[in-house]
Amino acid sequence: MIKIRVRFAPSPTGKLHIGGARTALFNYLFARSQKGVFLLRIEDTDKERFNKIYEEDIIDSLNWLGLFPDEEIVRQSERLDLYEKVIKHLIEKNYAYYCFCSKEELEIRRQEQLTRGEAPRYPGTCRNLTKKEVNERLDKGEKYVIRLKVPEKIITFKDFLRGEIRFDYRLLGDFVIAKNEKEPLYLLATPVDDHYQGITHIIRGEDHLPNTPKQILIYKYMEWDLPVFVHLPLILGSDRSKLSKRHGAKSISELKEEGYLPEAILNFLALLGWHPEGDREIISLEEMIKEFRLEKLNKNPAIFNISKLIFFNRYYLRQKDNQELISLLDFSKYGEWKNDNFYALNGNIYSKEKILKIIELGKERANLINEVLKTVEFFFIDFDYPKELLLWKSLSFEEIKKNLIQISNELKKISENDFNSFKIKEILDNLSGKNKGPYFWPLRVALSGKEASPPPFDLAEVFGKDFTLKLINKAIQKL
RNA sequence: GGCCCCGUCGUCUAAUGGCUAGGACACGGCUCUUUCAAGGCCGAAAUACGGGUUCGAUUCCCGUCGGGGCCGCCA
Repeated sequence: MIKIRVRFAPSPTGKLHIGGARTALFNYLFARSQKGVFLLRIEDTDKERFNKIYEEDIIDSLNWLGLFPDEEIVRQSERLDLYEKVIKHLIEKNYAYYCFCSKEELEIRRQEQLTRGEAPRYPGTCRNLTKKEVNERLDKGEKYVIRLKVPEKIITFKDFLRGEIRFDYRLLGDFVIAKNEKEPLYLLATPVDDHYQGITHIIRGEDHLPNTPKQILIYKYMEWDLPVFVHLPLILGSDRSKLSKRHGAKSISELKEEGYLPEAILNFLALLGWHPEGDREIISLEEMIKEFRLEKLNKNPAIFNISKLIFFNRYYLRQKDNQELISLLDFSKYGEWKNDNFYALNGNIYSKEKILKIIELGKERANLINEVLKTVEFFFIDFDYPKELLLWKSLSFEEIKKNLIQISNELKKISENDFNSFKIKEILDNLSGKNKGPYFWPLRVALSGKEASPPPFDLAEVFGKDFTLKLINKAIQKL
C-alpha cells in the first residue's frame, strides 16, 4: 500500500485566512488519520507579490493551531532548477513552445473575444514557428514566454467528491506555463512539485477546479501518475461570495490577537464541510483525526458565521485550566507582578491563588480571552457608580444603608483566615432570610460598581477582609 | 457571456429510496437565581420550483430558477 502524502501549499501574498486554515486542517486530518505525511509548501514563484512577512504569518499561524508539517518546509523559489528541467523537457518534446506575442497585442484580442461572448483563448500565433525562426528571434533578444500546447479534445477527470468532470480543451487556448526557463508559473510549478514530492492526494479549494484540467495536461505530457483530486467547497461571506477581507474576515493571527483559542477555531473549521459520526459537535483535534474520513466531506459551500465560532470559544475558554490562562492573559493594564503576588492599581495585593479565583470568575462570563479580566476589572481598578445603583427594588437609601452597616458589622466578626465565600454567604443568608435581594444586591454594587457581576460573596473573598470593608464603607458614605 | 461546481431550518449540518426530516449556533419563552453568565426544559424554523422513475423520493433522472467559482506573463 502506498503511503499517503498531502500538502498545504499557500502563496505568501497575504496572511493565513479562514479558508486556508481549513484547507490545511483537512489535509492534516487526512494525513494523520491515514498514518500519512502532511507537508507545507510555500508557493513563492512570483517575486513581485511574495512577502516574507506573510510566509512567517502562515507558518506561525499553522504552528499556533497545532498543524505541524512532517517534513522540512519546501519553498518553490528554492527549486527553480527542477522546473527548468521540466520546462526544457516539454519544449524538447514539442509539448511547449516559445511565444513572442506582446502583452498589449494579446490584451486587445482578449477583450474582443470577451465582448463577443467567447472564452478568451490564445490564438496560436507562435504555435508552429520553425526551430530556425525561434532561434533567430531568441538570438535577437526578443521577449518571450513559454506556452503549453493544448490538444483539441474533451477529457474527463475524477474529483473525489464530485465524480467525473468533463472538460472541453477546445475552449482553452495554449496557456503560459513560464515566463522563461527559470521563472515558472503556478500552473507548472504546482504539478511538478506535487509529482516530485510524491503527493498522492491534492486537497485544495474548489476555486482550483478549473485549473485541474490544465495541470493534468502536464502530468500527461510528463507521463506521470495522476494524484487523487479533492476539491473542497469554498467558505463564503454573508453575501455568499468567496470569503475575503471585504467581509471583515479575520486572519488566523488576528483571531489569535482578539482572544480566540486554537481549539475553538479548529473545532469550528472542521465542521465547515465535515461532520463526525452522530450528533456530537464538540470535538478535539485528536478525536477528529480518529474519525476523519474523506468520504464524509460535503460539497456545498459554507457561509462563515462568527457566532458559532464565539460559541466554541466560550466553551473552550470555560474548559481551560486557570493556571494555563494566567500566561495567556494581559495583566499589564491592571497592575504588576512582584514575585508571586499581583499588585493591583487600586492598591490591593492578590496572591497567585486569588488571581486564579479571579480568572475562574472572569472566564465564566467571557467570550474571548481578552474579556476575561475585563469582566472582573473592578478587582484591579478604582471604580465609581451612582448611589441609586445600590437601591434594591423599592427599598429606600436608609434601609439599604442599614443593611450595609449590618453586613459590615457581621463581616468584621469573621477572622482573616475564615474570610471565605462559603462563610460570607452563610452570613448573608442569615441576615436576609428568604428575601435575599436587600442584602445581596447592595453588597454586589458596593464591591463591583455594576449591576451584573459574579456573586458578592465570591467578590468579597477575593478582595479580602480589609478591602471588602473599605468598599462597603465607601458605599455607606455615599448614602 | 462561456465553461465548471453547488442548492435540507436565518447559519453550520444529519438522514441517501421507507418511522412525526434529527442535532448544533443564533433567536424567543420557561426554569434556576441576589444580578450577570453558565446549566436544565420547551418553542418557532428547512428538503428552491416543475416534471419523471417508483408502492414510496430530501435521496435517482431531466428541466427551470437561484447561488458561487474560473476565464492573467497571479496563485
